[in-house]
Amino acid sequence: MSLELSVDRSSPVPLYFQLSQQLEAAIEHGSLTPGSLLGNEIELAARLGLSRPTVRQAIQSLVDKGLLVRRRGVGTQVVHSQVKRPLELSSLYDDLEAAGQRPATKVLVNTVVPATAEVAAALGVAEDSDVHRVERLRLAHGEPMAHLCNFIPPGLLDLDTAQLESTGLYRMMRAVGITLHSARQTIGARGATAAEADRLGEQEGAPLLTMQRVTFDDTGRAVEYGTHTYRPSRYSFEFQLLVRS
Amino acid sequence: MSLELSVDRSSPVPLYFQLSQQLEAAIEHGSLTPGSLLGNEIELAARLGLSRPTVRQAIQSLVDKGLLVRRRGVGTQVVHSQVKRPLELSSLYDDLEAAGQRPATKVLVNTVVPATAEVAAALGVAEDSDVHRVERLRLAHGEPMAHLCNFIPPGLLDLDTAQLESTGLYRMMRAVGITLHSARQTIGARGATAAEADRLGEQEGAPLLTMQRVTFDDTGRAVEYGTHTYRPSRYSFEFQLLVRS
DNA sequence: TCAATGCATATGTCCGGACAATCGAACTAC
DNA sequence: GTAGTTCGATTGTCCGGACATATGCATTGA
Repeated sequence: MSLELSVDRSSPVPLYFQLSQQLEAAIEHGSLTPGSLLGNEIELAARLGLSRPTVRQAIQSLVDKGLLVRRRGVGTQVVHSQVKRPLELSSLYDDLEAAGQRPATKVLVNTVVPATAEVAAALGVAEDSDVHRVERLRLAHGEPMAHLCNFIPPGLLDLDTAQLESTGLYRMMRAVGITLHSARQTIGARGATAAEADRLGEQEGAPLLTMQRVTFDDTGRAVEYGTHTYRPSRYSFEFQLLVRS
Repeated sequence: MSLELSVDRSSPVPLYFQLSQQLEAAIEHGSLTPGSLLGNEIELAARLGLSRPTVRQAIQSLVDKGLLVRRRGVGTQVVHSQVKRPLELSSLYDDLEAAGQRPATKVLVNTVVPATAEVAAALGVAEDSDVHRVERLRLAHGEPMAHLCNFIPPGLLDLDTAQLESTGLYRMMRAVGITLHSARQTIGARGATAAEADRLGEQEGAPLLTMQRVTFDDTGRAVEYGTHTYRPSRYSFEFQLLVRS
């Protein structure tokens, strides 16, 4: 029952992180069954040769992830819900790939245009200033799934069409050192226009799922504004929320 | 420029929380302008008569909220993006009320039914066992906005119809000591059936925004399963995401 | 002129301890 | 038997210090 935990003090990986990873793995693997107590922090710290703050930091990170619940006077329990993964700033490309769908991308437009008022406001640039405009069709199993229209401020990225077709936009950003920080999203629905229906292989007026997103990097700079439409029969937004306590 | 910070050691409110609230207020209020450095932790601790871990805990909580960014060797900066509020486990009722829309609720169904396979799986109860079924129509300005169909395990809540019409389901749960913890959501879209169109004042086949949600309390117990449909012309999901680092 | 080095600065990690607040259960008194 | 009380267990908060590590800038060298 006492699962084997150990830390490597010679590793550059922080001790609290080593511990939290092992605990997370144990929960994932089932060694730590839902509802079971984790044992008190003091004793756990002693067993591992760590200080209590370090152990607390490890446990806290899992509490923040929603895997554990602490209760004063009781102990720390493994939450027994089917927590998959909390909502992250997800990329459609990564989502599809994780689902084993082998996503393909077709670049429809890759050009530079003057920013409309809407785009300028979203990206925080001057109206009519140059921005990149990229329009892509995302396919899975050869079927169109989504139409992605993105605007990117100039100078951030080398928007190579070949690269856009072989990977996702977020990956390209991360590859050039942009660290994504937050995004503001709006999800809605509406009927397809004739042009949209044609692109996605639906009929005019068919329900479409729409998503608009402005993404910011860690300096607070807007790095992307996107207007996406999804075929609801092929895609829906699925995620786990945690209550902020 | 040196904003006035102070802590009350006689207060039962934790010191780190007092500090984080004051910092958050200063950011909100504009005393701490976006991009500005926060000053080093050591000096801040000395100025307030606190220890560095306490100050760090306060700062960390704001970093987790996405208001601050720490950079080793540089300092802690106020993020200058229009962070409104990170995605929370939101209640439609609260959302509408916050938007000043004076929500109204009409209870269509409030009964006990045997759980279908779908409901039983979502709530983790036995198939055909009794569950509450509540169907409501949510209106704003007298116009229907959404149709809410919820299933609740028995014994959790006194589902008084009058109370359901005057407040939201989540508030009723919190009022009886249920602490919401997480939820699994799916957002999609589809065309309205004839019955749905009639209820919401739309036409058959009109695009509808759909949301399904299972909500868990802090013991991991499912406390609610809901299938909602929204009129996309009246409502869309809008939220802020943070990247988990 | 430009690149490499060194240094000050700030956060990141970790320690060991102290006391308070809360929960649950056993115990006691009525 | 039931209600109230006490007590042990456990997490919550806070302290003061130590060293590691990444960053930016000034200095130095080719």
